[in-house]
Amino acid sequence: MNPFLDPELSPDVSARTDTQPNRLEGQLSDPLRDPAPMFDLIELLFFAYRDFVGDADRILETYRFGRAHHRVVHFVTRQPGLTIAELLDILRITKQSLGRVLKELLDEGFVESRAGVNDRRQRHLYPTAEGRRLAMDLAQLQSERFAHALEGLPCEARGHMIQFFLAMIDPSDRAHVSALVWPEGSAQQRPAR
Amino acid sequence: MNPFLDPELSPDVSARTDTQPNRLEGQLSDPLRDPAPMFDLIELLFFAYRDFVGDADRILETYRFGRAHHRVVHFVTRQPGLTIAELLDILRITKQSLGRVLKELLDEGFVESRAGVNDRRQRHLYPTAEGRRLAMDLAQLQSERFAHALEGLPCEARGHMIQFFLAMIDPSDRAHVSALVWPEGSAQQRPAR
DNA sequence: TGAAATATGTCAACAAAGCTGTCGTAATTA
DNA sequence: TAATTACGACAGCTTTGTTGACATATTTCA
Repeated sequence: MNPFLDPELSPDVSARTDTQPNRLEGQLSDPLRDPAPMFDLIELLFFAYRDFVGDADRILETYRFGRAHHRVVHFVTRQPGLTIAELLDILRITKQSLGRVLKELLDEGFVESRAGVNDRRQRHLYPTAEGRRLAMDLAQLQSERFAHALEGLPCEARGHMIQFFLAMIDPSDRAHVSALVWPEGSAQQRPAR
Repeated sequence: MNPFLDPELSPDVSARTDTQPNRLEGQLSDPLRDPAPMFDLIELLFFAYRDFVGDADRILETYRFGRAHHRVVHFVTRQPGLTIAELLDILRITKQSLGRVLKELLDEGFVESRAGVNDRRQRHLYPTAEGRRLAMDLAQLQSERFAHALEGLPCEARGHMIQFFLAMIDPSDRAHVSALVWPEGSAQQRPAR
């Protein structure tokens, strides 16, 4: 129990100098084939993403909504008329999980559901005026954070970000995500190539 | 109930053409002071982060650990000897939440806790060999995703990413995060300026 | 036309990981 | 000596994910 009784592990109790996690000594590793992890990017992405979603969280709280509600109202606003199945495909959650938050958004008048005309089993989802306003407010807030972050960077950096994030996404999903982010006829700048 | 009975909301049921969420008509907005939200970055960051953590999730599953365990073993590996209070400050969760996952990591031999020598109330946390190996494996995996994503970009892009993520973090936390990411004496390249 | 497949909705139970509130104990500080 | 601090633990609650089972309406196919 007493950790002092175990001589096996690093004895430098006071050592906050041992702060760069050296590769396990005695464990050979070729630094060319197995380069040092990018701790900087890993940690910065963690903290950046936390503050990025934190922006939205504060507003959502006033509606008694959570992040799950945000995602739904966001994608419904971005793609008005999308079906339950399409939304499930985007969010990659079960219909039971979606059903819970969607019910609340429907009940509180942020989203509307209509039976399809072609296939009347389907439900097409639309934002209400209030739902669209909420989604846009949240997107605006998050965009401001992006804008501030881009300010100090050269103008080509934004394109680099887009390319970088796209390349971070699993290759099998890239086409799906691209189609969602840059819908047909969108005037938005797609990444070059 | 029947959505067709409500004539108030947009009637274009079949309209998947209405895919760019126009600003609410009749609601004036100055596009200079209130520019269009950066949907592209918002959504790409969402999907990129999902796949980024998804890498780790698959490995963690085999240990029956979750993301919370990952964070703890990561920061303990990065900063061996950090105290409970310091870890709580990094993670911004309650000690009860931390206590749960930390207990499991201690019980299963991924982290070690030792009373401080200066202040014996404190507990200093250290990774065991196994804990360090897990943390490094996970960091390696996530770094590979970063490396692939950076491949197609000019070499200055990596510095841009670092600057960008740092600027995304709340200003009040930037110093804390910087100190954590680039500890004293770290040879890592800090962002210029 | 009748059977099978599909799109959605719903109930119940469970898990991970947050949270609040409370209390106890040891160690330090004033 | 008294107050404060650092940590540990118990109890109960919330959000958001999960499985599994089953119902209902609609469409498709043989």
